[in-house]
Amino acid sequence: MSISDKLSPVAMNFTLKDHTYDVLRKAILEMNIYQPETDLRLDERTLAENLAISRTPIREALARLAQDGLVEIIPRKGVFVHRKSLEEILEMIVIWAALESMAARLATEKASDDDLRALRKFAMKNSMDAMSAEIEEYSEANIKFHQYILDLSGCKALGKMADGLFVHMHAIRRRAMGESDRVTKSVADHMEIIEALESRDADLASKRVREHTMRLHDHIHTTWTRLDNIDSEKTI
Amino acid sequence: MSISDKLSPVAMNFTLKDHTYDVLRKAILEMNIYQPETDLRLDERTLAENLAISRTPIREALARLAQDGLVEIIPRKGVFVHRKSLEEILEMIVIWAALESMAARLATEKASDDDLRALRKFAMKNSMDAMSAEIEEYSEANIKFHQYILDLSGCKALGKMADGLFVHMHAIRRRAMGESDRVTKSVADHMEIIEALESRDADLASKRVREHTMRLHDHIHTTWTRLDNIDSEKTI
DNA sequence: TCAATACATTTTACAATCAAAATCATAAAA
DNA sequence: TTTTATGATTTTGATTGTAAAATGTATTGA
Repeated sequence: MSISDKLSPVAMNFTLKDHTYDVLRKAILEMNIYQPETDLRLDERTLAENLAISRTPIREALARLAQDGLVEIIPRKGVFVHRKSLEEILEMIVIWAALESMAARLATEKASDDDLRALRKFAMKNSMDAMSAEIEEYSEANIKFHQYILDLSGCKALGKMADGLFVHMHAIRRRAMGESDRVTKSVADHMEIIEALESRDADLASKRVREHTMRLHDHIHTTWTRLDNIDSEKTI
Repeated sequence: MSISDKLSPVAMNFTLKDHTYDVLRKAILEMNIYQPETDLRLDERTLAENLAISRTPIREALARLAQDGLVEIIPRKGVFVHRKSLEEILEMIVIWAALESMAARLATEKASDDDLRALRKFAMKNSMDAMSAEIEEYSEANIKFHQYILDLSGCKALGKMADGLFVHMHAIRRRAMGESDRVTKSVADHMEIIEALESRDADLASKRVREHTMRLHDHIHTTWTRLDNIDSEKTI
């Protein structure tokens, strides 16, 4: 046992570019985008000063963020965090429904009995929490449940792609939630989904998952258009 | 009618960054990635010389390409075009199936009768071509058909996400195709899909689309594992 | 007082340079 | 002859600087 064994492989895959990407990504998700008075502007020079690095790695990180739709970079104007329109949000939920519906279908084949038992246990625990805890907490657990199903599909890309969607959901949560009746309904839905998975009924499982998520879609659609304090016409 | 009407808004949204992104993207898609002796290395200095620009816009373009999985950039090693493993390809097709299946479902509601008539006309024309033309040509038309359905869903994000997948399909086509019996079967499938759409049967349409695409999935799965001249174990 | 033009400031897009790390080759020692 | 170590070369990562474009301001003229 020489000293070299103690020395970790030294994470030299670290780059400022990747680091700033993670930092900015997290920062954007944490800020409340939909508050009207929030400053959407990202000044690369200010960021460079705050992170105490040069502007180049920041530019590369911003390019990546723009690629997955978190920020919008307008040539010779600057980069702004992209405030999603209602239409975009609804479309994302549709895609989410499509992906998870397929995941549920696959899960009826791929998931072991133990997996499903673990899922049920997980859902039970969270449903208990949901009754007492606040909405915010519930929503977090809700996402976890769906990610669980995605994992059970055995299709890693499916989960990865859904994660890219869930990232955007984080900011939306703050606006979407507020009705407590949806919590209990959601818990019931989850149980029905689990039952369908356990009975290995691919069509039923995929149907229930799809309809569950599409209910969220319709809920947001009606709620937000009713309150319509959102700028849907903010396109270019 | 003054002269200012003649003057176009002057496309000053042009940036070297975006341009090189398009150029590199196209170049990668055109090269035959899966030929073993092809050079996967992208030297940013060489690229800078060839395009007669500096390295900075190239680096930003490469960062974007890495983000949508076309290239892989290894810190302090360089950037390489990403040769997809069989597993990754199969998973992409699963996602494709999920997305288009949902699109078909939505299309049964959103698409007008005229839309469906146009789709049928489009498919008929292409099926005729497919009989005589070579496989490559058919495959192009095949993708078009599927994109048509995605469009009919009215969900733009659905189409956009599928496009991101189809990009990867381009390179795969060269390997996947070769059996002419799949062409005729595919044409029959398309007709059945159109019939389901025309009868406004959401469940049936989505089912037929899903099964059609998953047949491609299974086909590639069996064919490629049989020939297994692919490095599935190429995961770090 | 209002409008238009010229000027100044700010900020992005790009380039050129510097520094560090990895690979390759050569030479020396066992 | 083989293996190891040291140096040279190559290539990426990051900093800094420069130029162009857009925005804001002020001044001048009607």
